[in-house]
Amino acid sequence: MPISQTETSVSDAGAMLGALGAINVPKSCDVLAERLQQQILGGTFPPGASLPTERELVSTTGLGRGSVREALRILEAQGLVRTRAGRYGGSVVSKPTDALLASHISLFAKGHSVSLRALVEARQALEPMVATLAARNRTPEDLATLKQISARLDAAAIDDVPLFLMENVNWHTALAVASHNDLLRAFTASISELMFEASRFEHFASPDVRALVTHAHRRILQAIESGQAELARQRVERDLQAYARHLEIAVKAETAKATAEKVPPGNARRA
Amino acid sequence: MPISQTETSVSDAGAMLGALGAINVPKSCDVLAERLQQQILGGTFPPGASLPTERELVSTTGLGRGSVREALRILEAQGLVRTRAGRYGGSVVSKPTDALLASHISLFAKGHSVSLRALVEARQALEPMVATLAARNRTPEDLATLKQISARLDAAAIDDVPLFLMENVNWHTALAVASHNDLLRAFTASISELMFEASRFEHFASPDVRALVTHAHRRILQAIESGQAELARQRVERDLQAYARHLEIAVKAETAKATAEKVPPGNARRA
DNA sequence: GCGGTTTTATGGTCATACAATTGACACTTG
DNA sequence: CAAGTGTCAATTGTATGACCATAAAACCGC
Repeated sequence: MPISQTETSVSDAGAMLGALGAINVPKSCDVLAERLQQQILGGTFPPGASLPTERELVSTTGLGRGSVREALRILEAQGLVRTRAGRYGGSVVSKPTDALLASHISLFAKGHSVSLRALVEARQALEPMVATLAARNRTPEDLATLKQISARLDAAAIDDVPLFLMENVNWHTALAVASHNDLLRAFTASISELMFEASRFEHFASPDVRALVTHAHRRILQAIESGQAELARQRVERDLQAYARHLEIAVKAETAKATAEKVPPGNARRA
Repeated sequence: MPISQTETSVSDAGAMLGALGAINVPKSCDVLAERLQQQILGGTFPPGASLPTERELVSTTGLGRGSVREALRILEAQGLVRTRAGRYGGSVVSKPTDALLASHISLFAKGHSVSLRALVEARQALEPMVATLAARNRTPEDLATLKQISARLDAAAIDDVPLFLMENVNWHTALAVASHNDLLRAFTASISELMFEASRFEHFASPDVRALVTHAHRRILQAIESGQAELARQRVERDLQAYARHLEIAVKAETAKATAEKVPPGNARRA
């Protein structure tokens, strides 16, 4: 650094700090939200406990009430607290629900335009394991619930397509519950929900598909009832493969119809 | 409306509704957040577009600025917008990131005290499918990335355990990227992260486990490079089963050590 | 006791003011 | 002219204060 002070001093300062990247100035509400989150996860505020009141947080943190409230909205969106008005109200710590996680997964999937194909693949990954675990870990209550839903599903399969689709979601969710793996349960339920939404508008659910589904469910349920984990897994796998094939055909038909509708009738260019 | 307008209209309204359950009074910020969410998902505000400014939202909705800001914090927590201060700042629509979804999954898992066992089960469900898809869908770039990480992993396996564990997460994430299924990618990356955190404090990573991991990864990578989906799946399955066994042993040893430490030394009651 | 009324602690909402941030653009300066 | 610098204006960030709405406790008349 011989000559030209300014240059060297500037470069020295740069060298001193090292490669410094974009420095992030967090918002006060984010800081508070994160601190509260850590305290909740760290056990300072166990589930069911009440956080300090908004005004207490204002006085203890030195922030304004607006910032405190924004922090609480963040925690609420994360499912860590539920807030109630009125005397003895406030923000009570809670565990994130399946529904909340499902909504975030749904937002992610919609935001990334996740294809129906990708959903099917995810389901093919998850459900065989779910069935295996369900065969192993199911309780009598799980089994009773599944049988109940199966009955409703069979009844709806005859003529009530919307109900059939809904009960189908319930069936898969109940199976996931029976697996007694919280994470797989939440994932599976989310994906079932997403597939339900995706196949609502299309009308994949022809009578033969409905028959196929009810039959497959019966056989899977048998395997789970008798605790045959490997058999349950295989049956789920085969069922999903069959379903995937049907879906592929239906999608192909649907897109063909859609393109046909775009062409004026009687002017089929690519018939 | 002959006599006493208010009374009759109120009672009529009550009778009209019949058996009404717990009526939910939504907060204004929730309403606004949901409306904006629907508009975003509906395409009114595509990713990259700017939402109206806070004060515009104030004037169009009739709400106060605090409520508008709380709504924006909710959308931010959902990953649907990013907000920047300053002129030409504002809230721009964005897609939820993998990291955000991972953080929500993490909160769910921690909130529900999901066991390491459940994590392993989820991984056993997801990764075989991930490997299958990676073998099918990988690009040359995916492959290059995987090889790069593999090299770093091998190097770190010799002596740098923390780095080894980190590169291991990177490897699994890169594999998930190569599957080209956004949902499976996000799920898998989240679970890898969670397992990393869980096994940070324990020191599951004895030299023989590290050797086992690097060897398994090499074989999996071979199968994926040559596009042998079924082989890749099988190798991942076997690898995970071996890993699960090692983990079980390590956990057993760890808990044994922990209980031993609780007992005064030389007073082994259950030796 | 019991039913209604009041009290009170709490969140919900709004209005205003000012501070901090940031990008565009004009302005210096070598 | 090029490179840096200052200024400005629009926008978010934050604080304060006030008041409303709500819900549970506390009270009171019977």
